[in-house]
Amino acid sequence: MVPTKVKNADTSALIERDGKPLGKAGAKPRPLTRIQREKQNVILEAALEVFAVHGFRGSTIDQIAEVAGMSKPNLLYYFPRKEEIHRRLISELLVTWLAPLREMDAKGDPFPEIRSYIRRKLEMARDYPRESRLFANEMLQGAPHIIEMIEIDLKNLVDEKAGILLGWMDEGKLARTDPYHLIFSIWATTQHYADFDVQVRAVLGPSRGGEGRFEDAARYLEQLFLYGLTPRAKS
Amino acid sequence: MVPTKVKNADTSALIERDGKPLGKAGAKPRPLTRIQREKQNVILEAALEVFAVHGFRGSTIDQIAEVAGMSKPNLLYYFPRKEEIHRRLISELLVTWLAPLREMDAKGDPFPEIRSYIRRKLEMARDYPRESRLFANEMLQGAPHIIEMIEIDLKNLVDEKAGILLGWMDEGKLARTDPYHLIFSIWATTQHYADFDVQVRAVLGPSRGGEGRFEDAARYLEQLFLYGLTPRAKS
DNA sequence: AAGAATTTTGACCAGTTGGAAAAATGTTAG
DNA sequence: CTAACATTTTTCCAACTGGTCAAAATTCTT
Repeated sequence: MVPTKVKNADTSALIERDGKPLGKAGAKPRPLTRIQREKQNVILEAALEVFAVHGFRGSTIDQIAEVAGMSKPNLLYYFPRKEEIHRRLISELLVTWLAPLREMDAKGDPFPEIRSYIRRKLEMARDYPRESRLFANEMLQGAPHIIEMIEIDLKNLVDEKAGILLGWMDEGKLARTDPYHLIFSIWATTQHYADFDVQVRAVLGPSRGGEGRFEDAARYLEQLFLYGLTPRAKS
Repeated sequence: MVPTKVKNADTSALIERDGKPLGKAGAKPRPLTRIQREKQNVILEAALEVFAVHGFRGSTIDQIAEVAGMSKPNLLYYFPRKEEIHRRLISELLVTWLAPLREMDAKGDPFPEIRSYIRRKLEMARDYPRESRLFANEMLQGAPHIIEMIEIDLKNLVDEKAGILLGWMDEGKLARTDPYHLIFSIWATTQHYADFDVQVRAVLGPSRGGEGRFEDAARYLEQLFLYGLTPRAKS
């Protein structure tokens, strides 16, 4: 039978050409079939698993295909190149990743806001460790795939939130300090529990390294950010 | 000319067999030549550069050889397998990496001790970012090569230092809190400046992302760990 | 300067990797 | 049911990978 060169699938190639999204200009994008949607998700899920551990270069299509439970050529039918899978994961990631910070609200009071920001970030480290590691891997490599997004979207967001923090400081509701490094320290301390999970578990040992470690971390961080380590009079 | 099967070089194979060090039992280990010492260092340096960015699997011998300025077979003459290079880097790393924590002294006072521990860690992030990233890469992958060292040596060290911190808390010189998570938070906040350097620079922008960022970080962290973010009366 | 040892090179190899092509099999709208 | 399309499998390939080997070049040692 004549090959009938696939016309659907490879949706990423339809939605974006040359790496740039093209609105609805492309020839009738024809909606995704049920199977396409399902399989793409299976693949992205598997790829997240693999990329998070081995990074882009260290991961192979075969590995991803195996985790996804399909053959390599079959996988390549949905995502014609390895980079495409990675790109998709990374761009979806950034949106999710910044969501907690977006929620920080100037109209609230600093401590409840900061406190719940830390909680949310810690929950993400607990519930989405693979995403955290994927992000960390990308950073370690110098963020080759998302450097512009970091320099523009992320920077703008942080600038905005730093402004809010400064406002609170001006009102005397928050200690005067560097708002950027403040945000960094929240990122660092929370993501640590996802990225360095092995180390955390190993050091805490079997007795304290179980599920409770996130609650312990939340309690500790809350105190750290509120009062630091200076001893206070007993209440 | 008859090949005269290399007798020297491949020192790692002489010093350790089957991955385990064997004292001086091996047949006369014959001291390293000048060239051997030099080239091995060049290779380790190059490998650090490459492994730190791409992880073990994502790095190739060719890449390392190129950075080291030699041919692949030549490199393999000094380190007969890729794993050998990595092993050497990782085991040297752990010693260096734990040194700052080792210095924390029970006989000192908590704040000077913690303060200078933070300083030292921050200096390491600044001066040895590749080591930090190599370590981070290893952690992200679940520490396959150093898990026992983490579970034993690192755990013991942290247990000991957590004991010191608890002692200070008992004396009322330090806020009562979780000493393990306290140590984690110092690791996280300081290593962040090496591992997420791209992000830090991008967010701070050209004006504040220069060399001064480590000084700013040091000042911020000092305040965070001392007082937290609660505003204090002006002095 | 000669001989022995060490270091470097170039050619090569088997296994892996990302990916192409085509054929075979499913699915579904009319 | 069947044509048109969607999906999957099989086969294949060129480039890359970690690593070998013998010869050539260089560096000691005496």
